[in-house]
Amino acid sequence: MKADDKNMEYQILEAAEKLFLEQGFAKTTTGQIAKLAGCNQALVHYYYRTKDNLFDKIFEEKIKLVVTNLMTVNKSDISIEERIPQMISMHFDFLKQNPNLLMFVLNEITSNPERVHFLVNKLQNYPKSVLDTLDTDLKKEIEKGNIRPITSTDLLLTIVSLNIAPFIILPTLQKALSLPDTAFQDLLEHRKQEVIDTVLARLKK
Amino acid sequence: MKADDKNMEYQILEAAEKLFLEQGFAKTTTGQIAKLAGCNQALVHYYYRTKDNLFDKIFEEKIKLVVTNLMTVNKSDISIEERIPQMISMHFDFLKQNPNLLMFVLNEITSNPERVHFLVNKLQNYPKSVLDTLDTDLKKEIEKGNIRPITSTDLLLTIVSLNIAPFIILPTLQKALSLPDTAFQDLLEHRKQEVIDTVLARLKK
DNA sequence: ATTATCTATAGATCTATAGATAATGC
DNA sequence: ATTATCTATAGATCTATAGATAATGC
Repeated sequence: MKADDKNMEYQILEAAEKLFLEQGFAKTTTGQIAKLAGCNQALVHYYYRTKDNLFDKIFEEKIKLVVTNLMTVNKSDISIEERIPQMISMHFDFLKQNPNLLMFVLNEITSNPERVHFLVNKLQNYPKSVLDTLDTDLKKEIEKGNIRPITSTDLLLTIVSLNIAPFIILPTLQKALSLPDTAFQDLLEHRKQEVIDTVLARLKK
Repeated sequence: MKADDKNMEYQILEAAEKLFLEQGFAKTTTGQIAKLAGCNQALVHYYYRTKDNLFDKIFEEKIKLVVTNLMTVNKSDISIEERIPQMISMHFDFLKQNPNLLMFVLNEITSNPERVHFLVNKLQNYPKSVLDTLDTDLKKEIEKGNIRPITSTDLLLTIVSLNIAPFIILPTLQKALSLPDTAFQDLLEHRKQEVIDTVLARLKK
């Protein structure tokens, strides 16, 4: 056996996370999870009772991860002009380091909207204050005449739009065009700069 | 019985389309399809033999719809400056008129990458020539010094990014914040203009 | 003793087909 | 006769539990 099978309960959690992220809830069976974790299918239920239970644990953690990243990005006390490229860059890199995460969360939310309710709570603790900070700072700059008017909602939506789309579209294209991995990485880095450029251009007077 | 039950074969196709788009392939059962179509579960198999068969028919049609829209948008012979707002607007409206379509296609492709191969064929017939048109026209304008340099790939990716993201993100937010439908429609119209604005700003010298 | 792991299986679906019956077209 | 529709069911999964056995901690 491997060296890392110290804690089977944890192995199961990890296996489930991997499979859920790759295949989604519906397509993943407790049998697959057990196999990947290296134990019997019954053990999955021994530790987590139901498949839903196991899923919820993972899903909640991932949602927190996404929200936290989206928010901490914005707490810096540097000027808006410098802060925005930083926000974009951090958010972009986060998506890059967590490939399947985006589609996973989107899928499960759209196909299971009841989860949204529990999501609202998570979403309303962190963000309000941080969003207000961005909003205030933005209004100040607009009033000073340093940037072209835009609402904080539109700005955020533009940033998130430009950042997430490559990770949704490009994997498909990569497979379709059978790009090598390195070319794909280069493409992503280039794209990050283009996103920063586009957002800054929108703010320029 | 309703007046529209003339052709059960077609009713089944329609029911399947609705359910697949709403729930995806995995979560839709032939039983649900039959119920919605108003017939027995066996009849679904009588006409389409397998669930996969039925799905493929619908999926292929939808992919064609998406690709066709993306392309026809660009064949006009008006100047780039006027063409781009038109492209954005047409693409945006298309997404608006086909709500679940986007997530459906993305989901099924990511969770079933084998389908990508068959997709490549569809994607390579139409687009090459139309993409080249955009590319040439863009280069001309850049050389004339009318717009800030950008590749056609980046431009298209920016447009598609900004356009699709609202339809991916906003439905979740709408539910989360329980916005009324009219407010949601207004938000979308506002957003379309903001997308046009952002893309044009990126092209301005 | 208690906790971890396994084997076996009941019960719930779900797809797909076989075979019976009803409807339609010549 | 042929085509459309239904009833019934075999076979394949898959979840979750019950009950047996092995491992661990005092």
